[in-house]
Amino acid sequence: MKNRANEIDFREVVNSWYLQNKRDLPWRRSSDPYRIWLSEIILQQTRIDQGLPYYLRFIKTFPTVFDLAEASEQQVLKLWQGLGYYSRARNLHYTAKEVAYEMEGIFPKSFSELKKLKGVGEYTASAIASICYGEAVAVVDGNVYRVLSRYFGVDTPINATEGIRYFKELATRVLDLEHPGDYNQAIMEFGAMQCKPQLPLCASCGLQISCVAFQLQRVDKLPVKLKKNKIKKRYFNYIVLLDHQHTLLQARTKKDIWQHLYQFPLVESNDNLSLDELTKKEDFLDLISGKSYDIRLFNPKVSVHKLSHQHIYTQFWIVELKEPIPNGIHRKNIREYPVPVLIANFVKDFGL
DNA sequence: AACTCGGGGTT
DNA sequence: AACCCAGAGTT
Repeated sequence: MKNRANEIDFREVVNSWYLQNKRDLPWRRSSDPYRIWLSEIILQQTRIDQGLPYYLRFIKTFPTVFDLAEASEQQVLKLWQGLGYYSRARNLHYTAKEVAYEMEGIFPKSFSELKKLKGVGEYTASAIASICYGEAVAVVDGNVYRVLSRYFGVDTPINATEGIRYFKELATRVLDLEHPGDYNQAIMEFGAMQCKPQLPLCASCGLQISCVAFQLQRVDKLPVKLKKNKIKKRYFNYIVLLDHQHTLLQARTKKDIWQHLYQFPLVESNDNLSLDELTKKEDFLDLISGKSYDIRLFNPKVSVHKLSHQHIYTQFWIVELKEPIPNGIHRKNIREYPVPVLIANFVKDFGL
């Protein structure tokens, strides 16, 4: 059973810590739901340092929800390139069009209506509703899980149904009903800067005395998270077709990573391939379809692109054709296409 | 309820 | 190498 006095103490310490330590971030200078929504989508599973330049570019390119709605999906994905979790960008664009064309550019004004928007879940709906409209709904993100689990000494796993429900209730209990928007940002900022995942600043923490995890020396054990699945290895052979001025890009359409981004024609295999093995593959032969070509391996040292759940071993094969590439694109236009970082790095290194 | 979706920062 | 990040959608 939790101590009511501790909960009040917790709230006040967090609020006063925030007044002293909060960063001056651009979306904190506004309560425009478009800007708050945009910032929250960009920051899903993304550190502020990584998302901030994207936010600035999006606001500059698309000052209003109408500007974003009128853009092409490819333009939105291109601006999103490098941020990852690309379905966020597609949902962002979808919702911009919905708000612009079906809601007259006005965002919904309650948690429950906001949550109906594509790409807006529990967390994001709570954030927008509390920050923009003062609705008393608690956010629960990775920071909140960490701060609450440590301070109240809760070892229920945060990524299973029971823990998700428990921490939502706890977060709601300690929410500052007078200033929910500022308080929500305060507890997240506190988690990001003070109660950090590793090497938290307990020595200078105003909550140290009443922090259960600190008193029990369990800070480094909380929060508890159930095991992650292991990393899958994949082997990609990208076929970089070249004629005088062109190359070939293809969209990724399968339900897989990088859906709707572009790449060179891909031959995926179960292991690294030699030149002989590659040139016997059906996918490769279909692509070449009897044309004469010169081929060389761009990176004899296989590059490894590491994603959260996949390690992708990649070889780039440069294939020069004497005749024009069917459906090829001008090399100079390659920058118009949204591509994974793996491809962008190659384009840069190769000098395409 | 478990899986999937990126890329980068911190130890 | 392991863990995490202002999570959401799908199966």
